[in-house]
Amino acid sequence: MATDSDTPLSRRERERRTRRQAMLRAAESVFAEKGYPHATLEEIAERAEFGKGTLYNYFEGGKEEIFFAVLDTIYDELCDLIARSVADAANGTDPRARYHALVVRALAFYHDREDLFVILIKEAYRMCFSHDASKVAYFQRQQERMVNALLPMLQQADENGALRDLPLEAIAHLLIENIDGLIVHRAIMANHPDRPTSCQHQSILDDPEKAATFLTTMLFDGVAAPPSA
Amino acid sequence: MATDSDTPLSRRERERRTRRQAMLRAAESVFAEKGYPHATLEEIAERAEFGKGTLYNYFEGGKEEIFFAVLDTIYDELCDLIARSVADAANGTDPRARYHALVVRALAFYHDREDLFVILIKEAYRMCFSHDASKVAYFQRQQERMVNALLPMLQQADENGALRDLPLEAIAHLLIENIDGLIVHRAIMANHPDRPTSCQHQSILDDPEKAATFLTTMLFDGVAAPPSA
DNA sequence: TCACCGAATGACTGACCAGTCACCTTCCTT
DNA sequence: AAGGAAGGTGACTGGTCAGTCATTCGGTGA
Repeated sequence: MATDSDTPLSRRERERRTRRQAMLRAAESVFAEKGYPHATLEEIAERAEFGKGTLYNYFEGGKEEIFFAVLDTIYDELCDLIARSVADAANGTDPRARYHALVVRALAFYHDREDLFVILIKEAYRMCFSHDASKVAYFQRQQERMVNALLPMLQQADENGALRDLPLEAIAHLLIENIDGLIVHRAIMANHPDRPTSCQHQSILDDPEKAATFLTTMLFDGVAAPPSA
Repeated sequence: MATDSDTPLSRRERERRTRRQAMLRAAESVFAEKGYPHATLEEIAERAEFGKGTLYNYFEGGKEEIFFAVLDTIYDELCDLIARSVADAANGTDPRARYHALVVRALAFYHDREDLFVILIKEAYRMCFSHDASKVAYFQRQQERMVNALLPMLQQADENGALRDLPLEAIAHLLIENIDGLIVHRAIMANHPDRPTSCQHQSILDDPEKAATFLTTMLFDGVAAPPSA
């Protein structure tokens, strides 16, 4: 990570990384389309414009190593997204504004790079119920990273007395999970716009701003009617 | 459905149904353990104590038809669970109490029949991003059934002015999704109890009553601190 | 008792694919 | 320019598994 620019890389090494990146991008699109089990190395190689054997020069561990390398980039981007939204001074210290910004960015990210999210949603839940302990541990570690990226904001809010007295990790999990949930919900509805749905519901799904406001209100203030109104 | 007891079934027919049920039960356990892609008909047949060919006498569509038949039973049970919790007079008309009861029942159901939930979680999300429109539609239909099972309670609460003015379908989705989320969260933590976690957080996860109370508070009253306290 | 038929069976087929490796190409060094 | 190293390649292998079908089994009615 930190060694990226320590020493100027040789052309060899630069080319090697470029090729590796190309392979990862190809893998990304194939995994997203087919899901892990139906993705074939043949197709990944073809899209990356390499022979299948070449993949093994870059990823000794074969299909699985490629897959986890793709997952790593996804989680890196997500953690970065969370950290940036939370740290953005424009949102002040109001946890609602910060969460709202996070949701909007997450939806934009989904819009730009649908592939990545789809891989996560298709594979992550499967992995966390896998019987292979190392896979479960990987997933757990990545979840923890995301929660930790969100925690500073919650801690600050908590110190300001803005939060109910509940475990912060649990709140962080809930806030993150619900973003996934929202994206899934939007995706399902987008695929089949012909179902009967109230206009209000539809507009919440269509407009990222409204969706973010909806989720922020739901989670921070609850679905119960406010006492005064 | 309604014809189950219209005419007394012949012994032939009764036996046929019993065998079909046995096959579905076997399939359930194999799908839960291996996930759809790694489950083999060989193993399903073996656990059901039939030959592989026999499966095709009961499910012409092969593996996929068996899988959807299993999914059907899962969704039937879940809808039933929701409807029963919501209708239970013991919970009065307070939506919090009703939702709390639903969460407790869902956790108990998960405890009893972990297999079924695991199949759902492993496969349903994958399906809803599948490129096969009929699969997406199936998933959407089942989600809709669950939402509809929950809606009466929300409508009643809404008429009593107990709910914020938000689309009821969206609220229903949120309430249901968060039960899944809670179960996943518990499952992850249960697998690896050696991670650093606050005691408070741990006890929420371990005790179904506390977990249900936590989720009910979070979703109905929000994570923000109440104004007076 | 026998002939019949619906049901059960599992060896077999064809398709698929991860991973290997012997060969080829490209480019650097001397 | 020759020699060699580094890297690329895709035909091939071994294994897996869904789905088929010719055969066998067992219960039933004559």
